[in-house]
Amino acid sequence: MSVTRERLVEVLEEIALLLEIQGENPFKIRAYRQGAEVVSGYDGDIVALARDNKLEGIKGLGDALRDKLHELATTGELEFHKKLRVGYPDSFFDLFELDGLGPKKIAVLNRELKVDSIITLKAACDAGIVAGLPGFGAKTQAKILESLARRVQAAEAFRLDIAVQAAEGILEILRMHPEVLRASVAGSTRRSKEIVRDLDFIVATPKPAELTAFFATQEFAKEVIAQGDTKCSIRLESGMQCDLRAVSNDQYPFALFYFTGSKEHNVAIRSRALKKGWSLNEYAFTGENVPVIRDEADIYRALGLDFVPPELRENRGEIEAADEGTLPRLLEWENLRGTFHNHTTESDGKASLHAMAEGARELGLQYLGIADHSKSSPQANGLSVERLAAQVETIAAWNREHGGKQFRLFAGSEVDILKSGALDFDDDLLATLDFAVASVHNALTLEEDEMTKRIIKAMENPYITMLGHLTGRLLLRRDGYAVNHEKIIDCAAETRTVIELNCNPKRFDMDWRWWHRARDKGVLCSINPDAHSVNQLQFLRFGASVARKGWVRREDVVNTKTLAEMEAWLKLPKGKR
DNA sequence: GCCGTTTTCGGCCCGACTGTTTTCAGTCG
Repeated sequence: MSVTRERLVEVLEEIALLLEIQGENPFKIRAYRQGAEVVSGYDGDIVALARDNKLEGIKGLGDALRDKLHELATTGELEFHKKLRVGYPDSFFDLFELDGLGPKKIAVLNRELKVDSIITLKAACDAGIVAGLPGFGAKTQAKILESLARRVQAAEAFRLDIAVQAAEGILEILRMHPEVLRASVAGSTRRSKEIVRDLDFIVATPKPAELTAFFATQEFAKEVIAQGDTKCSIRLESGMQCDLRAVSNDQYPFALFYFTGSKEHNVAIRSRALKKGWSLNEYAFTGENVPVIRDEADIYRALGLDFVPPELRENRGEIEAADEGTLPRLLEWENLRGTFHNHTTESDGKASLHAMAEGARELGLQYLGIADHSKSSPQANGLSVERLAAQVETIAAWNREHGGKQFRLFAGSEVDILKSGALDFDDDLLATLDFAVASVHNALTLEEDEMTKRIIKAMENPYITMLGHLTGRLLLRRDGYAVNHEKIIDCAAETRTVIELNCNPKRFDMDWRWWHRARDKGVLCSINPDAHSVNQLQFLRFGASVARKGWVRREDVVNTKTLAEMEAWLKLPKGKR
């Protein structure tokens, strides 16, 4: 049984926590934590590299971490970690997820009261003995109890679409306040992360205390967590925490930059400022001859950098590129001219073919690809050979009646990739379609190697235009199936098979972390909403943001082609695309 | 423990808020 990337990350993070408990040098702790980040975000087969002792040159992994990762990847264990863990059960690590509890307090609880799990902590609080500990009091104990209760009822992570929806409503309210000059959402929502933990708002105002008070008393603020003169934290009905920072108009660009993050991006930018002799915090540059700053772009300019779009701020090479002037011109959502992979009532969609077509046209698209499920997905009312043939006719008739140079429907199918890698329809039928999306919907538990071969076999078919939701993940609900991304990307490049960026916010699949690599290999992307209703066509907007996060440019995305270009492109043999 | 176009040693981000304190430690972002 080989070690997974997740396990490597978990071990490094546990080491960081255990060292923290022991009061180790905070920078050593940070090194382990950053090592975990690097392993988690590395776009390549980090497990194989660790196994083969080829981690040399990866920033953030020094001699010590390289050796430890090698030991872990080859033996499945790490002596250093095992020794640290003696006396701490798995349940101990749950304690770190509680609000208001950090390593210092957990260390005290563990040392004084033998607390080593949520259950023993709850018992200690109920018995009232936590309040008597040094550094603890009645309020701390009550807060721990609240936090324990909340952990039970509310998930603390939210999908991007939920976050954006909440943020837009609140932003509108903030902008209507007469003392607000500028306002923006910051944080991971602004960076279009697929999962968001809280919302951050920045407002520029001459009266910050008035704004934090205003924020705390809004109807959406179901609970006020903290309120001061410049900062206010509240919780929404949904359980989502929202932080407001109220700053002066001069401070605004710095606050917006700082709270947009990511933390790693900020640290790197800050050290760049230090090299210029300036210190950078959330309010200003300080030092000799500091430049005048009016907006975020001025901050980057002052440091000799091109403006870095928020989506790219993950410290994955964007600062180097901004320095060299080689940041890509990213896709804009307005560049999308049409889309593929959409369902109708013929399979499991909620809207008719006609309604979907009109919805797409109203959205300003020039074409819409219909791809209902195939016959091996009876749970989704998959189409039989006959029903698909009939649908192709219906689409042709629709185009004759309603289509033209401005808009048309493309006939396709979301063809199941069967367990063997064979497709659910034979080539003769697929050849009658304008396009075909191949997706896995069953036998999700195959070993990685077998799953990869299965998908590759489907991609080798000349009639498969694109690969649907590569991992089948459902964010916050189900992990994706095991599949080797490198091999799939290489195969897509060779066979000229497009890979879908499924922009249904439940999926965002293939993950943004892989697109830069795919793009560099010449793989084309199709941004598809997997829409099951007319409204869901609007997922395209999220698709564009997440594609940007993956460094994707207009020319990397097939559905930026105009209708005429797309018609010509689809007629080309796959190998010539 | 990591890193280096000021470095192989000496740095490594720091401010706001809360609660327990009486001047500050812990947590969070």
